[in-house]
Amino acid sequence: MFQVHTQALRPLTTAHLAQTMTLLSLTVDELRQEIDSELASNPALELVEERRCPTCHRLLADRGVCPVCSCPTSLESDEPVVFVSQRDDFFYSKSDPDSQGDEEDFSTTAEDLPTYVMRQVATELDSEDRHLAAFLLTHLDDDGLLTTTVLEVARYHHVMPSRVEHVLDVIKRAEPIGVGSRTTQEALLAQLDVIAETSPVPELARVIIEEDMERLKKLQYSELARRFDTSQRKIQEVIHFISENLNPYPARSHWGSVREPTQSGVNVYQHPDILINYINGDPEKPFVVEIIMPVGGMLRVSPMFRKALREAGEEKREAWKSDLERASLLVKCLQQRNNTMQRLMQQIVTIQKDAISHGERQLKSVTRVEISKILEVHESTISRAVAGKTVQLPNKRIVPLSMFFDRSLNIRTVLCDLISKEKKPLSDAELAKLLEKEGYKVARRTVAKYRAMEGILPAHLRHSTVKV
DNA sequence: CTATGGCACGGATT
DNA sequence: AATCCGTGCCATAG
Repeated sequence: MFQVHTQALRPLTTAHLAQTMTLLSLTVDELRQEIDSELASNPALELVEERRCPTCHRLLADRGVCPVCSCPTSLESDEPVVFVSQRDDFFYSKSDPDSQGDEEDFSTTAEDLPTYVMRQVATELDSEDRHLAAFLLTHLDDDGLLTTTVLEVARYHHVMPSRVEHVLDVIKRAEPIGVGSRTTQEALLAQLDVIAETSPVPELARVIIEEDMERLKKLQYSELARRFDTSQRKIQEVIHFISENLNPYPARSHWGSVREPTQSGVNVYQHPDILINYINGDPEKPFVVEIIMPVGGMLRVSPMFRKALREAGEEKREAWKSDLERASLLVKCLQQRNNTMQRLMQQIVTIQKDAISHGERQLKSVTRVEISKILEVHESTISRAVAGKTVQLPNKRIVPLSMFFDRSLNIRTVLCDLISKEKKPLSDAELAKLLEKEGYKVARRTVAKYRAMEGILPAHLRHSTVKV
């Protein structure tokens, strides 16, 4: 368990320091790769059984309380809850940028998932089946999994269960592939089927998913290798394939990814590193902040390995010892990372709570340096922690973590607002004045730059009739 | 003369 | 140490 201590863990060696910094700057996706490869290659590191909340599947803390759903007694505090969550979505997959059709719809107008899917399947179904589809689609959870059963739907609508099955099959083949599956296993199989139609898939992939989800989830390479009578190497390949191409929670490849326009203009899809929600979804309650650890269990140095090392012969001792040190270093550094992230988020949530619940307009202007002072860490630590990370807000939008430090984004939104509401074209200087009234101090010159960034023409070329 | 875009400097970020 | 971003100053277009 990545227990977080209030006191920062002290880096002991330079190696420790270096690795801590590296891990800190990794995103979930990268982190998972890192842990994966270490887990596969280092026998001293192990992933052990963990307890989860039966309803939300989040990892339970030591005391056995779930900070999110099932334990209202632990939620009395007014303070935001910030914790590290080890979700078993180890196979967080990157969604394929090519498969996303119209890009505009995604970031701007958030069409909801049921509508999005419905539009795709409507043509394939007759009117009565469309009814069923609509009903099914309203019974999806955030992850795109079905929350009801086929039988129930069939009974409710007085139709044959096989008919519901049929509709469900159509839905599962729609984007995001696998929506409407009842289990993560089903979702994976649906995706596998669709992929198999166009490109080759490892034969073992299907078998493993069908036969041993349990071990798959836990990344038990060696056990899987034994059971399916093959090499660990092979298993690793298959699991890599699965994690790259499949996604147990279909809706997340859709909603759980973000287009991050990079400097080069290339859009990168990413999973959120951090989730922010209200406790029980109630906006009156404080936030629950989850820092995602992309493994479904607790990483630790294997006690068995330790024991084996003590009894090991001379010749193996050296090699094993280095394994053990690597493993222990990784675990320590992960703790450090989580600790830093947790404290950082605590601050961000406290400072930016208005912005998080009421929109970006309310963003406070904070610099990384200020936070670093509060947390008593070096400013570059904060930079690393923030770099490249993304956050999912309560309204399901996904934004870069750096947004909370961006001095210009909020001003830019206001600027666009002002211009779109303007009666007659306003000059840059006038806009600057208006912005100042709103509480944003900006130079006239800067207004011009923002305008250019947003692709808005200069005042004299702008007529109230035409826009953008 | 006013409104803008270009270039370069300095502080903040990485 | 290298880079990005907001600003100030200045030349240019209307």
